[in-house]
Amino acid sequence: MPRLKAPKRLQKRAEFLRLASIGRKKAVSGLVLQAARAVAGDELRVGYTATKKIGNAVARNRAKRRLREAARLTLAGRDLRGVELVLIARHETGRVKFSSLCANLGRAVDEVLA
RNA sequence: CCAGACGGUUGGACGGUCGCUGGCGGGUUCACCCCCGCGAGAGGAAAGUCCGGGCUCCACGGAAACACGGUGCCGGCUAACGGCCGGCGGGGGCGACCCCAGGGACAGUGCCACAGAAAACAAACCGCCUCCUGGCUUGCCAGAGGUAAGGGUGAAACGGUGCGGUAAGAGCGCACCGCCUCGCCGGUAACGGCCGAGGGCAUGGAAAACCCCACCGGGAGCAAAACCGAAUAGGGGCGGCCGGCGCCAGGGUGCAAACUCUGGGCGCGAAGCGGUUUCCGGCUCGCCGCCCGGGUUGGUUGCUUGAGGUUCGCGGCAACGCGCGCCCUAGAUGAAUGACCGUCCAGCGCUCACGCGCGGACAGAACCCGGCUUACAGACCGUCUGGAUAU
RNA sequence: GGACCCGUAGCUCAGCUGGAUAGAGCGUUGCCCUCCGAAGGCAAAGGUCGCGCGUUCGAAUCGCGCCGGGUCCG
Repeated sequence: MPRLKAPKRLQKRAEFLRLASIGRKKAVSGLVLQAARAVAGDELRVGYTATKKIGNAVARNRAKRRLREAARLTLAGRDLRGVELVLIARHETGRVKFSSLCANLGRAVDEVLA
């Protein structure tokens, strides 16, 4: 397995709100993707969100971990400098097969940034 | 072997690849960043936030009373508790064992629907009775009384059974049982015993109605709090009241004495101080009212070694305590503890079987402890009870 | 992390304090009225009082423990 570092994180509430208002949006099975150009910097930065609708704390944490791992394995091979992404967990995020989660993420990223 | 009771342990195992968080060491660097290596990284409930503490701030420390809230058989354990242990009393079970907010109802107030005569000071509806009076149809009516055995109502009706007794009855008397008071004995106590004495019996329920008694309790909470950075910054304005007394300091007028100004300092006084009041001590400070305006993005500390865990020994029925030795066991902050693969172990389904497929219970630390409560697929161990079988 | 509030008919709420009938409005259904409908009138159905345990003769109401929903605090 190739060595892939995890991408930088979005951590400020204001950054999440900016992506929610101006970002391009795509919903696939397992996640919802929001994307926009960063205001500054040329690094790829990714944020993860799981609301209380997903379930209890165990289910929310599990969904965010799978999204993070899928992003690490899927996004490394693409040219995504200066892009900010937000991945929102859905009900099925913790249950779908990990390979299809990765495939759906890659499809959504290609479609949104096309 | 079957059924059951109680207590405890555990909460999938091993390996590989790639990641995340923080620690240590090394490389590089002015310092970060970055790279390499090493070892660490969720729970018995981390949960609910129902109690008790530590810690921090409110500068609140002590005493009393009141108010409010909580606890409530007895003894012990504990830092403390509404927790735990051991007893007592009551209830359930054949039993092992389980359950109980379990102080006080002659301190007081209120309540007990409907039914019933009557629901708590007692009283008498249907009845029963006639030593009394009157009437007559000679066994009934009326009056006057006696009575509470029987009927009926109710969740509950002012001791129970039997004998005597009586007009009928009644603890009216007696025996047994129950109850109350006093004394004695056992026990630290709750309580128990029984003997002894006395009382013929007055004392219904409910305090998870108010209440009384005893004991306990200041409030807020790590989003506490401190520091760094940023910001003019923690202030500014107006009005009213007092601007009191003494001393000191500074300024003004004056040759001087003296007068005057300054919320400048000290003491007295006055005011304020966490539910209220009073007292003691202490602390703060011109008092009161109105108005204006600003800010907390961030970083560090708090932050993990503590009423800590554990082997052995001793004391104790136990909870627990003491002593010696050993161990260090998460510190994140849009918040790490993961993803995938392989082998095995439980489990479920199909199958005669081999085997195949599915697939890990409840659930995620957030300052830290002690408890309680709630959720939980299962697996294992120990003690005991009832029954069956065999010897 | 902390502080608090509310669960009663399909919906919105009374009743709880102080225990003994579970009610009101809207809605639903049926009938009347009308040529038909609306409005109106009459009637009916519909509630494990969020769940469990307890106190009591008796619990929507009182006590305790849970479950669900919601609000506030930088």
